[in-house]
Amino acid sequence: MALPRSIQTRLLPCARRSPSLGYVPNRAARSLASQQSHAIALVVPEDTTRFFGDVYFASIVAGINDRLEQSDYVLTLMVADHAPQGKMLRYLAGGAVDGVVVVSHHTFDTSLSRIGQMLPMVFGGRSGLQGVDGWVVDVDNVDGAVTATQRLVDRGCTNIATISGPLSMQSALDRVEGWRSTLQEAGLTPGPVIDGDYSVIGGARAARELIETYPEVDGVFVASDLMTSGAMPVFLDRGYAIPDDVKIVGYDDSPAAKSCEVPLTTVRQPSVEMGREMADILLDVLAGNSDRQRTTVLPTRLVERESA
Amino acid sequence: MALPRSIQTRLLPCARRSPSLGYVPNRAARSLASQQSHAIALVVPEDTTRFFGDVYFASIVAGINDRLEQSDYVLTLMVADHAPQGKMLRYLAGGAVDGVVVVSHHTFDTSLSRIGQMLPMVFGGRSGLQGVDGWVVDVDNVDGAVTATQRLVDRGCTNIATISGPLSMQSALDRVEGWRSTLQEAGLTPGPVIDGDYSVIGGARAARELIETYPEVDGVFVASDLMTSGAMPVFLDRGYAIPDDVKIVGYDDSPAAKSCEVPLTTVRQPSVEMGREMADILLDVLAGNSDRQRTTVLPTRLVERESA
DNA sequence: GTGAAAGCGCTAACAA
DNA sequence: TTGTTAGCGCTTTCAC
Repeated sequence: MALPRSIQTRLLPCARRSPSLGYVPNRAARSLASQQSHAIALVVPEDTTRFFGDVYFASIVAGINDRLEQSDYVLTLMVADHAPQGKMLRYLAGGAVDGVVVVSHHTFDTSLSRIGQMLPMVFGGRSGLQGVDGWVVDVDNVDGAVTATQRLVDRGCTNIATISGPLSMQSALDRVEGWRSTLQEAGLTPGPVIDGDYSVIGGARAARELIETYPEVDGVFVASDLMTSGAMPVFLDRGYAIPDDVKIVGYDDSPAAKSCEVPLTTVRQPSVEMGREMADILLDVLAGNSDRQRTTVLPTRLVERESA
Repeated sequence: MALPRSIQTRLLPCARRSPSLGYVPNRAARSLASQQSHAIALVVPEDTTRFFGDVYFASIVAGINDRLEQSDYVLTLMVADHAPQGKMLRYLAGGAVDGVVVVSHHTFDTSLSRIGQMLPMVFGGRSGLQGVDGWVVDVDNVDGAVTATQRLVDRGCTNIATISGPLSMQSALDRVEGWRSTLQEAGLTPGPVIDGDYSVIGGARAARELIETYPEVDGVFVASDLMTSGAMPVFLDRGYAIPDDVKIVGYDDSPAAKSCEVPLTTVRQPSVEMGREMADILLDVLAGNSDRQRTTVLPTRLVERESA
């Protein structure tokens, strides 16, 4: 019987040892034999426009890449329109990656729970997903919203509304909760909560609705800076001076915060650091230290500029 | 001899047939046996900031995803700081993907040439890479620049400069060439060429340098809209009225073009369509039709707004 | 140490 | 049609 196994395997063991000679091992074979792929996936259940439109994601990717550079894992980015579909789930479940980082998860999306049972999974932001014992890296959204809202209260606002993220996201719910509790604490009646979808367009739409339904508004907690980029021009157009007539506090401290018409007072969250931390946890877990702390909460802080 | 092969393989052929029951084939094994991975990579040799900052990439990804949705290939995004390094090259060369799409390639980067000899490769924009017979989807950058520059000439500008992309990119060189040839054709002396690095910051810096060295400028072809976002405020700050004192034509027709202080006259290039076309070619080649036309050139057209 | 061989879970070719 | 089996190119174990 002639050459039962690959010629390369049998005859060129020296070439295999010498990567300098240009030998590259076959990934599928290596992966099949060793049961690991040395790749991790970042899954973002958002459409491309949202993914590219929000610098939050850029920071997360930068942080993950930064940490991964010192490892021999590669990062594959998977942008899934809302819930990952069959093809992508099979990709993840089929062993193409050793672990998964999920950001921007919507509570109604349960498609990832099966994956979470097969692979280590780290969430950026609490997921509200049941039955998956993954890891979570988050900021204290409630606390951040309290800080933001307290600033408005301290500045003398009494008619305080909020433009929130989509209520299918835990972070959005938490920020609304922080806003509401601060107002109750202060003895103020909460104004409207309007969903601005964490987007520029949504922020503008929400601002318009807010002015229609609650013209006496004198303070707004806008739950992301991107929404502020949409909302602020609307207030200015309608003749509200900022911060004189209405005060605004944002969330993220993204580049948009500095380049607004009125520089934005906002809650800074350490996005790059979050990415780095998520990658760090995943790498650690993949190396066998599955006793990593389940939840990591990073601090936020108020960045004071002119809008409030 | 007991159970020589996988129990699953031998005993559960029915389960394997029934994906509805939750069976997911092992990707490494399938890939090893069939010699294909059913994945393609989009390689972007840029840092994360650039990748996320330029909507051009968002459009490309959207186009590719759009086309891939009707296939059973998945897209993995690889953002490589400038030249892809060892880890990523081994990933690509090791058979993790069946084909590669490259955008934003710099002429000095030869790291991909070996990959291009192993896998089908489609470039977004001419690469200037030797020895790789890949496919190219491009717009006619020279022609686009001619259109833009001709607009400035027609509007009566006589001191016409250009803010270019990095001259390590073929698209930047082509646009400079189109600009220069139009001016020569018109009997005008070309003004300075200043590299604005295809970025907002770079555009602002270039505008400052331009005003220093060539204050008589009355027309600028800015080779990307992103650079215009940086350049336009500088002109306005320095007291140049647009379009009265200086006329500006951009390139891309990105969202930035509409939201500039002065709505931007710009050369529209069909980025989403380019992504779709690149994916289409790659899929076609992977299906065995390697006789696809090597170069596809998509049309540009001038979008007239107020800046020129 | 160095070398042979088993087997990872599939696909594809072939036999029944 | 259906069932069997030889690889795919690695890693790992085990014998030398």
